[in-house]
Amino acid sequence: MDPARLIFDSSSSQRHHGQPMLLLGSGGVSPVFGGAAISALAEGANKRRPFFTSPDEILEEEYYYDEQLPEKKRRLTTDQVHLLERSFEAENKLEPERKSELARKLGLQPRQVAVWFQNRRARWKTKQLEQDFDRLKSSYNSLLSDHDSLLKENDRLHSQVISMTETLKNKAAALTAAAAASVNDPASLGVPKKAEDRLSTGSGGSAVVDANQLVYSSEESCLPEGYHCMGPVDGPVHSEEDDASDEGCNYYSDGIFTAEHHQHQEEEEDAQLGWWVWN
DNA sequence: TTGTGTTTTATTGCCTCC
DNA sequence: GGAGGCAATAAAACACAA
Repeated sequence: MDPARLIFDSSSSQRHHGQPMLLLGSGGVSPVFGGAAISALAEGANKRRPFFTSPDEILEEEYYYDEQLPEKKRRLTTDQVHLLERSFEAENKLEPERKSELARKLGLQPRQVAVWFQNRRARWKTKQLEQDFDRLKSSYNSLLSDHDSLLKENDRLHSQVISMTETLKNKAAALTAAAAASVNDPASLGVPKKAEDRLSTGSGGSAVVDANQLVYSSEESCLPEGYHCMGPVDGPVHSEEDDASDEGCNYYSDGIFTAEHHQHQEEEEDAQLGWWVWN
């Protein structure tokens, strides 16, 4: 700011309250004050002379503007700020009556009170925004953490499904191989003839399988701990006419299962993925 | 003491409302 | 059109490390 514009610029200061605006040069002390002003500035903040010295004086504009030209921009005293803060807490908007009353009590220009409230509202708004930001950030971080946990859990379960599916495939293949061997040499397996009715190779033909080999105890189960095979609990519903595949298998509720062809794709998927129930 | 960052006081321009 | 609010900004006052 040009120091030459020091003191008043009455042409541009009528906007809000119809009073002249202070225009002071940057740096230095207003020349309208001498050593007294400098010594006043040297005092502590609480000891500083307030902008206006008494309520009566501020109401006498002639006195104030003509005889007690203010110093440079000054901070309000702690008492003034305290009263303004209390007033702001009660109501952050300033009606004209309250503005005048506060100005009178504080020994300030009503315009200064209005400006203080305006700046105080701006600070309050900034603080609110910061708090809102912190809340949103915290919420976001929490959601992000939950999301990460769910992703990890999803990956873990997916790996488990793949592993179990692979195990099932291997066991089904072993069963198929065993069944095929029994076709070639039934006597070697010592399988009772009646077992033919219960077991099927899934290869499209009649097969005799050693039932003892097909009995799985719960400890030997290919299923993960806590899972049980579920299936047609009423017993095997398969026949020699079944068009068995290597991957299909069916499970008995008594722990016996046989290779079996699944005629429908949905059933195959069930056997691979969905036939588990958690205990 | 000085440089620098922050806070406070104040102004300006624009907008809305009555 | 005047009054008042707000955002942006200037500038003084202040805090503090080096």
